Amino acid sequence: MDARRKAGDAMLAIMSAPAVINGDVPLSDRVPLSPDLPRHDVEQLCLERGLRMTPQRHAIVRVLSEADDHPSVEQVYQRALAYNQQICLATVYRTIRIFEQKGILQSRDFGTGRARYEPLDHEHHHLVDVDTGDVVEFSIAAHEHLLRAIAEDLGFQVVSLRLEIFGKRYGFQRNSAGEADGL
Amino acid sequence: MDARRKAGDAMLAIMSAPAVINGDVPLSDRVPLSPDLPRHDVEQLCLERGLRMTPQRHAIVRVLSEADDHPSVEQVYQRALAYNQQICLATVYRTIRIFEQKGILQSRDFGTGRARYEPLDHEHHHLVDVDTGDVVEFSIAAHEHLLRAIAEDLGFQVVSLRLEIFGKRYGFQRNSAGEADGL
DNA sequence: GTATATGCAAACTATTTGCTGCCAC
DNA sequence: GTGGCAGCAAATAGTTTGCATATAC
Repeated sequence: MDARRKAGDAMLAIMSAPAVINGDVPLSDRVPLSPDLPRHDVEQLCLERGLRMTPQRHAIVRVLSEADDHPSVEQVYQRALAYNQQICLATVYRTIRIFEQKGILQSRDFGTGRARYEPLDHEHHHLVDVDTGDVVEFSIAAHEHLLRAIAEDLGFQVVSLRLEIFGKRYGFQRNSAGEADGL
Repeated sequence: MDARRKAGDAMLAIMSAPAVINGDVPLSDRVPLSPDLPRHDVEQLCLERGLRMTPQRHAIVRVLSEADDHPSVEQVYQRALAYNQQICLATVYRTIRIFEQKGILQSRDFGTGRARYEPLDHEHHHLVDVDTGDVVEFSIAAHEHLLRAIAEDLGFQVVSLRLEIFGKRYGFQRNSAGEADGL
């Protein structure tokens, strides 16, 4: 999640493969996002926000901490099962919803119909390859300041940002079997 | 949809109330978005893209053209009924999906669990009030050039952009009945 | 001890699909 | 004429909820 490199002159930081941002939580339950949110790990955040750490939540937190993709609820469930058999899908849904409300997680919709999640411990955006579904994370510091300024102008305090670019790789084509063929 | 004004020094153009962007279409079916997309009206776009103009589609197109909010599928259906009783929800779903694939519409997820739609005839972004669900449209020309440059750097042609700011109005509070109280 | 969490199964909501007949081009 | 489009109803996918029990603090 943290392998960065420069690309072009846009202060661009590439971060990881496939990602999600703030989703379908009752909007006003969301916790405002501090521009300088400290980098607690997920479990510590849970404790700070008064959540009970059950074995199920340990498993879910571990899955989320270890994930460098952006798992769907179903994927979180499947992975959590490896750490704890005593867990059911409803619990994963409930837990994830609570995590979102507490500002621990963000959900994202990448156009697949399924919500996907990632820890809310750093702010970044997504470039989605429309042909393969691959997601590249990036961040642009200057850009975020601009957006905060815009919100301020309009009388709003920023709670969260969501920026996605959907694009086609130059030179991409599908082969006869419909599989992705890079250039 | 076109009442613009300046706000601050951010080259900001405020456009309308409540809005959605590119949604759950099989990603690779989306048509690349030209930076200089001409302002055809929706029906003309349909014809250009080889779609048959049935009475049902006339009704749907009319609803979409007239809407200055960002209706859900259900809302499009209800409004279209006023123009044509011979229409069913499945048709609205099918039509909207085709419109998305043809690059005529974009879908947006504002965190309510329901997709919402708007014509894709101008590019703009959304500031969502997390307390009330209100949506303000805005656009930032400089910003879009920046994002296109980023995508180019990474070897991608931009198909569509999605930018949402979720924010809280300064001074907003709920009254005892849970209704919104402006400052 | 008690408020919170959990499992299970049923309920819900939004969306998609199979099929048969129709109509825009 | 014919391929795309429509209606209808049934199916599906993802997510939520009621309720009785268990457990973290």
